[in-house]
Amino acid sequence: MNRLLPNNGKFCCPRWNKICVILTNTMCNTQHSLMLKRSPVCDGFKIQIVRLCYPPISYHVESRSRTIHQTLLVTVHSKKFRWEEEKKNDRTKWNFLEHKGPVFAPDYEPLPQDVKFYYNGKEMKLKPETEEVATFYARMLDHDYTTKKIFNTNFFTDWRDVMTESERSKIMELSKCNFKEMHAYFLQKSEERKAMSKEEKKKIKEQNEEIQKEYGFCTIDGHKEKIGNFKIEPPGLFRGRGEHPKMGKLKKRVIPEDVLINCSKDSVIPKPPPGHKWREVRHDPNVTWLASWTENVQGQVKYVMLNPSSKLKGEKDWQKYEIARKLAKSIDKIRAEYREDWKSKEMRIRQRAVALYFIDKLALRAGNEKDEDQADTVGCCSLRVEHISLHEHKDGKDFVVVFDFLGKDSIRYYNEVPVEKRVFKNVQLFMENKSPGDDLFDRLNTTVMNKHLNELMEGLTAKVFRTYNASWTLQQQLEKLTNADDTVAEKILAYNRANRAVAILCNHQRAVPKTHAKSMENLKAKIVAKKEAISEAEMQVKDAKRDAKHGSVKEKVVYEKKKKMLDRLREQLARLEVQATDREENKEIALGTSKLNYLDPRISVAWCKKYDVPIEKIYNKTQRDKFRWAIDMAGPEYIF
DNA sequence: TTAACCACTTAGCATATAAACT
DNA sequence: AGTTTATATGCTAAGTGGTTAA
Repeated sequence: MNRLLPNNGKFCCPRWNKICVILTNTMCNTQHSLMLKRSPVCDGFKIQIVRLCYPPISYHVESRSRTIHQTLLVTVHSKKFRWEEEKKNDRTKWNFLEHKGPVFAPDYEPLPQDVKFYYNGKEMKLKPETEEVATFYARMLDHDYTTKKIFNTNFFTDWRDVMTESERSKIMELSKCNFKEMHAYFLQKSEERKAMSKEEKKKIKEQNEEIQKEYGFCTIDGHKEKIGNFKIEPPGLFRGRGEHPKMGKLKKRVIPEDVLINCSKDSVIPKPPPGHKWREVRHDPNVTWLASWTENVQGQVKYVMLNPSSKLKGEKDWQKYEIARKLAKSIDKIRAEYREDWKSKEMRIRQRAVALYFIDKLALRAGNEKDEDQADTVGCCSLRVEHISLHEHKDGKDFVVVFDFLGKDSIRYYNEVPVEKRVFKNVQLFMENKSPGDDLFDRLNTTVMNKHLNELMEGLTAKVFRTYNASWTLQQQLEKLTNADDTVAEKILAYNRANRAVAILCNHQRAVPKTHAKSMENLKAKIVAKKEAISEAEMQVKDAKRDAKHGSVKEKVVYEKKKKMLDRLREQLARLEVQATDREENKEIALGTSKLNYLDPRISVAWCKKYDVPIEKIYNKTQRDKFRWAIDMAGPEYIF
């Protein structure tokens, strides 16, 4: 027992139901000899060795002794896991945190002499700071942004701010500025980058890996873990989404004097770049960020945080899905309750109940209030009268509410929803005597809603409904669409369809890919070619059949062969056609967001196991890293 | 009681890389 | 082998929801 040395004597849990132990090679160093050991115990728990991780999967623990260590994954046989006991009522996120600080954007490299800027047709040399900001604009010359008035005005105002007195006195109008040479220069640069030889590309890749190795990891409670965004955002022009009033404003260069560092007191404090100082070094174990700075455009704090594969993030993700599962258990009660509230005498309660119905039925976002200086978008609680219209009858359906508004990221939400009569009448009532710009739910906001939800169930907030609905839908669809005797390819198609149903529910859209039309054309051409091949093959089969009828054995074999060929062609055609419809249906739907943020991975993993689909077909490497907690633990019992 | 602040999750787009095709 | 197309990854904006300060 005491010969197992978990993390130099200390207990450590890299994944919350797995325990990492270190075994010295003085005991054994092969899996075989491990298997010969009696069932080991670790800190009072009976443990079983699941598999040898050699090299370790995603972390390693350093040791001061000279003995070689192996890292093992083990499962605890006790029902109560150690980490649960440790976590109770504890706000601390870590006990030890050490890292190298963030990586700053490279310094500005002035343009070559022959790349010129012209104002009003005349060449003009800009001082480096002015030139740098000009290049930000020049890079975007063929982007839609530069056709927008707000973008141009904001850019020009901020640009003039960085100019010297004399530059400012000359450059008075953006329309007289000619950035074309700069633009062409950057295009050429990117072409050059693309045309680089293999060796050059490899060299650059290696350099990046060096940086990643040095700055991309931290040590948190004995484990080396990946950092999500260790590079500080470079300066540029702010690209807000939708009609953002601040689009085009200059996002300034961040320097160490802007940056807060968060780490352990007893860790090696990261060194600021030569000649600089950090704004502050603090040691706050109640937060998970490693560094932060305040961005100048919106005044928001930006953070350097851990990668989703980290224990800290994984645990949080797991908790999220656990709450969604809890909601699944009490959803009937909650639904009954809000239906009852539709009849309430209090307007406040009715509004709350109708809004909750929308959140539940349509998976709408909560809808916090927003400031004036942001794009005008809404969620459920912030819906305005102008965003919905009521139809007693529409397209053969009764009591239809039509939603038409811009949601997060200014993505349009349009949905014609038949609702229950009582809901319809309530909405009618909420709209009475209001102007289009008035709030639909004037007695409601997200705080009120979430307070109520928390009373219904501990940990319940509006966003949990989205998670619950998404995961629940995935499971329903998977059950409906999967056949056990389908091929793996067909099963994956079923999975993607289920995924798509969720993406539609959550309104996860994307711009139609630029190459969509062309790739569609190519696919159609392939289908036509395949059809021609089929008719050709049909003819041949016919001939062969005739020959085979009275022919020799050899001719019969030929006939069989031709028949098989035809079948194969038909299969290929079917596959192409499926691919075509799939691509067409998918062109403006983004599957990634729901897969990454809304679908309980344990459902997917259980489905893979049940239908014998390799996990790699569903999740790529990044996703497998993120969902490792689920891949390790999931079994059929994790169906929702 | 409200607004500001803070920390963290969720989001789509751009670009890099890998895979498929010719 | 080079080119095109698909997928993965990086980036950072924009949400949610809790806490704190006025």
